[in-house]
Amino acid sequence: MGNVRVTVVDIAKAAGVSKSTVSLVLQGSPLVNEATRAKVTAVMRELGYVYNRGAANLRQSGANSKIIGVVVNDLTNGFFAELAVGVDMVVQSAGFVQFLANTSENLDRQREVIASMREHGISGLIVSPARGTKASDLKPLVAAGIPVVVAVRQVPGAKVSSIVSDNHDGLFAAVRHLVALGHRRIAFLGGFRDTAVFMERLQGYRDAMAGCDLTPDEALVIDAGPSRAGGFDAIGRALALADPPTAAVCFNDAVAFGACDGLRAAGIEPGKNFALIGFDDVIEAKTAVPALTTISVDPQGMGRRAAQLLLKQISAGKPEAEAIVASVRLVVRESCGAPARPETAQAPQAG
Amino acid sequence: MGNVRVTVVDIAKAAGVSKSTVSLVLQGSPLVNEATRAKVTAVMRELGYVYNRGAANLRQSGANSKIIGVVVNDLTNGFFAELAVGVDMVVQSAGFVQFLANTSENLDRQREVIASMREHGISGLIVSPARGTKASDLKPLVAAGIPVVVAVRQVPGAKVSSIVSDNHDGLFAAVRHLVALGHRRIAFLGGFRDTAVFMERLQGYRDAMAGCDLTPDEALVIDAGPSRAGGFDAIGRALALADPPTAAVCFNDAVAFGACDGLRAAGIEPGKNFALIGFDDVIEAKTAVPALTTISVDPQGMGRRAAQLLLKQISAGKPEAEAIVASVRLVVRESCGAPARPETAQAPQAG
DNA sequence: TTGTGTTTTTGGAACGTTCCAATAAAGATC
DNA sequence: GATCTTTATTGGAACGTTCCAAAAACACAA
Repeated sequence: MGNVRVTVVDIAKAAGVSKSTVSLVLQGSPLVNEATRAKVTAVMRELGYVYNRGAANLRQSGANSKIIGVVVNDLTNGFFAELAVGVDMVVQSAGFVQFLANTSENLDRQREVIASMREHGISGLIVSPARGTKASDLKPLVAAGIPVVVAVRQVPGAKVSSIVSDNHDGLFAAVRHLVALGHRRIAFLGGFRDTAVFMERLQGYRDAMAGCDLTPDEALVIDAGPSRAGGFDAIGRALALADPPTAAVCFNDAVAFGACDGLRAAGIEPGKNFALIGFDDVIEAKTAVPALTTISVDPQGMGRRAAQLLLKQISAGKPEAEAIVASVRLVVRESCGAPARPETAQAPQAG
Repeated sequence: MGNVRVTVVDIAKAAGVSKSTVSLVLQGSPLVNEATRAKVTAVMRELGYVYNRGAANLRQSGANSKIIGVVVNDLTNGFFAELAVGVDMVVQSAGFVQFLANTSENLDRQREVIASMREHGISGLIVSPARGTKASDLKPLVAAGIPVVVAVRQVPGAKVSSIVSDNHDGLFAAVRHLVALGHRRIAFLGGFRDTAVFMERLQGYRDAMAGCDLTPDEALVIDAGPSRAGGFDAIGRALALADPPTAAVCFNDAVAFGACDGLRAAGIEPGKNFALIGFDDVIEAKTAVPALTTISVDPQGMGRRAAQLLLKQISAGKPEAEAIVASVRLVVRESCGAPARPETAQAPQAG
């Protein structure tokens, strides 16, 4: 019943005006008389009219579908969920609607969802790319004039805007903190060497070590999966060294948790006999035992900024690429063995 | 540049056929000759054709937009993120694309996003409704013949399909477990009384108590916000009773964590001097100290089932409402003070 | 050859909107 | 009263696809 769609001409007929006038009302044009506008809107409400954006889109250049595509590589990871929420906030309040897809770090899936989004005529795309994403994956988008913002991870060679956290700075700060606590043998654990994020963090580690006049020892750089299992593995290898470290900075919090497990398995108590610092400040970092000292990035704020950046590009029309580096901060908790101090206040918005 | 869109007639011209033939190829019709199909697809690839679903949609009845709307009330909550991922899995592999929005428990926002989704012509909607959602909010959808599945929370009076976890059963199992451990004074903490979920869980609590010949004491039912703060508050009130409980089942894990805080503040060690059971099995439950005994529901599985249910309704055409109750299971960890036993194996898919 | 059946292909006419150029109505100015 | 502005309104032509009825092309038997 009532399955028949009510269109703009139905409204026009019922209100005694032309469809053009109704269209004008729809887009809030100042050309239409107030009385007419009132009548038309009344009729629209009465008949239960719903706007057909697809049809509108067809006629218009197609660029303004009011849809923003958001692609994340792992939605079950709280970090990316927060990111998506941040994007959603600003995107919604700008009258857009978010099209969110999860790729589970799968390149084929990512290609599919991006293609699907194109078919639906997104006005812009924010993507936290799956590992191994190439510039060529984003090429068609930019060729079609669709603004793209990559977040969290860079895509080398892609001529698109980006927002990433300050990986170098984060590791730098972590290492200096450990040095200040008296550590000399500091390892860098976890992460894949073939990623840009890894290399940036590694560089931060190296620069900090060098800046503190510590002899760099490449044996202390132990790559492994950026996961709990990887952390467990990495710390095991670190402890097996002839001259083992007394502290470690980890690629991310998951690695740090795995390292905790590994330390305990070796009879070492993290935060007491060994100092550990993570990266990300995931939600569990605060409540874990010991509470994890880590580099905090504000994922929701990052999402908001990514969205703002994208909207700016959409309205500007010209896709001038811009690169943002979101600042991070060290949150000192227990795992680094520092004397307990009150936790620093809630993060101001990054940047 | 190349900013000009390549359409089906461009393909037709280049391939030396009519646009109708190209359309046939597009929808994989068996009517078209293999040689022709090959030629057309080749040309499509060559010219970089992208399908315009909006246009297609316009001509078709509009019901098959291949978009599924997903609305959750709190995406930052791991439970709902997992739910969305579950939905995404089956929705994607069925060739649909997911439109995900977050309402942050805000009814106005929820109205907005649902309206926006309608404008885009979704084929179906899965919604984990914000608190206070009325049947009238979903009425227009079902009137328009759009299949709707509500998940996690019921919407009283709405004639739509639903999938919720077995709240009664979960609480029932939790209480019986505590009784088996020797507890007699068992409280029920947290949650808002005006929600259906609360009432179902409460009924499970009551039935279990009654089934164990324990005198029901309404003073032990302490409602409070379904949050950490609410849990802290509730346990405080519980301990202040003349005859305080020795154990508690909580409305959800957040309440349970708050109760832990409250117990410690009162010098009582949860899991040792007081038994606590949560509900949800959020990700932190496993790693908290003490590890939280809780009722586990498989949110991802729930999302998958919700999606399957919706897709069934979409293809069936007739929106015959169906109600699914997903089974839950008790996961015994440390907070209930039980003797440590190996954790039960990974959850089989609910139901 | 014609007839009959099967397989392929094809022009329009929709779908619901926006845009454009043009018109109508109403005031303002001479 | 005629002309010019300003303000509101309007019909048709798009947009890129699918659907329909019908035509063309082909195959084979009579």
